[in-house]
Amino acid sequence: MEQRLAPNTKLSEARLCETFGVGRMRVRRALLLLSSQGLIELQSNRGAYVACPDKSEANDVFAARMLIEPPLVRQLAQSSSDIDLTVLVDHIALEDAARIQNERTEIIRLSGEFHTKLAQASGNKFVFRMMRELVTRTSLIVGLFGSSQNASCPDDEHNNILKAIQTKNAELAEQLLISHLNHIQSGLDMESRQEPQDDLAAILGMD
Amino acid sequence: MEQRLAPNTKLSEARLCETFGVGRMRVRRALLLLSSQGLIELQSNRGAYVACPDKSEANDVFAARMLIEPPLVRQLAQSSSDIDLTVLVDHIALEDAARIQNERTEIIRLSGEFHTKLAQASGNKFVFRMMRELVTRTSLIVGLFGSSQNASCPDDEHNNILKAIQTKNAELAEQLLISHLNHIQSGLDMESRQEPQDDLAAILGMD
DNA sequence: AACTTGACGATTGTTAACAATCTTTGTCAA
DNA sequence: TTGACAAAGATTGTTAACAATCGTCAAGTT
Repeated sequence: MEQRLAPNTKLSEARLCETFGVGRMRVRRALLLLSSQGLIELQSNRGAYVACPDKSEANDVFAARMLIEPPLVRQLAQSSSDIDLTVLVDHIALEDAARIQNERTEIIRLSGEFHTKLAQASGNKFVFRMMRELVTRTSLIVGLFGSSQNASCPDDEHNNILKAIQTKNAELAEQLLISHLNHIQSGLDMESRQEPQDDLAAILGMD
Repeated sequence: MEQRLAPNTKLSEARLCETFGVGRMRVRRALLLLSSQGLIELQSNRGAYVACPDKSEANDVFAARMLIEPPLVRQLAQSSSDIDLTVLVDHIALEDAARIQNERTEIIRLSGEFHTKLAQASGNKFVFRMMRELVTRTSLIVGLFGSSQNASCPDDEHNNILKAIQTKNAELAEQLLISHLNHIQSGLDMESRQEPQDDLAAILGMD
């Protein structure tokens, strides 16, 4: 979610065990769950590797988001009276703060999380879960194909979307979100690729 | 998926091990995956139970499907030229055959599978996965709240939807699907509840 | 008679040793 | 020098024994 583990990075069980101070069972359970979400790939007798989406999968993710997110935002704007949007307001404040302090991983994480919280605001558990999966997957893709500059969402677009929802302008909110997704996707360079990295350094920075 | 296991049915590890002739590891992996999809509930130190959705969750599932499936079908109808619909044609033939022979569990399974294959026809892996989860969840709900008669989708509606897609009538296809979902939902009796059952008989019928 | 407490049984959670598989390295020959 | 083959090492997959937790039943007390 923070793009600290590059695609194709190997996640060896022993390494994870000692890194997190945990038995193999816990690690294997975690790996199984991650693989069920498509975030890692479990190769038989070969180990776990961070998923490496190709061009086609990247397109599928954005196509799926284009299918779900616009109707979601539209619906959110139409029924925003009985919905608590303070979470989103606070979240944008966090995004701004992280941008000012230039905390790269934090900015990336929060950028994705905005869309997740958008889904959460719908109050629908399943919509929330689906969006969370798509957003984490998007993080992987942006980390792979994104130019280093625009690894996050453009600055004010989140805020504009939220304002459109608050003023119940459903049509505008939907349009803003569509172009927002287009901006993210068009900022990708589908030819560039990143090479696998050693996991030790990245993970050890965690604790 | 076939509504043979009633909600709240306990799935004991030992029972599953001997039933399927498999070690505990396999069983626990399966249970973990099922719980990650929300099909069963893993209670700590207490075991696994078939999920028992309440009224609110049932509404959420249908709301989520209402959000995704109509745009999906619309899109499918608009771009059906380069899409292979023979799978769906064949599938409806299977449904009819099962209906004629009055194979209850088969009818239920195929009814749900139609919607899954609809998503699969989009060629989008993520849309497919999401719909599959929603459909299996719907099976649980119909098994819980559905009257025994309309446990499956109404007879010709699937066929009508497919025809609308084939003739590229996007608007009609979307409308047909919306009312189809409404028919399923309105056929539910939100007050009725089914009691947990013993799992032995149901599972042993499998092999 | 009803409630609390304790022990027993059953079930799940964990650990560690073992087996199987793959990768790497080294040796030998062409 | 390069290729193939074989053995050793490392890593994952599985099994089985052990530990911990929970529910139940019985006994005792209020």
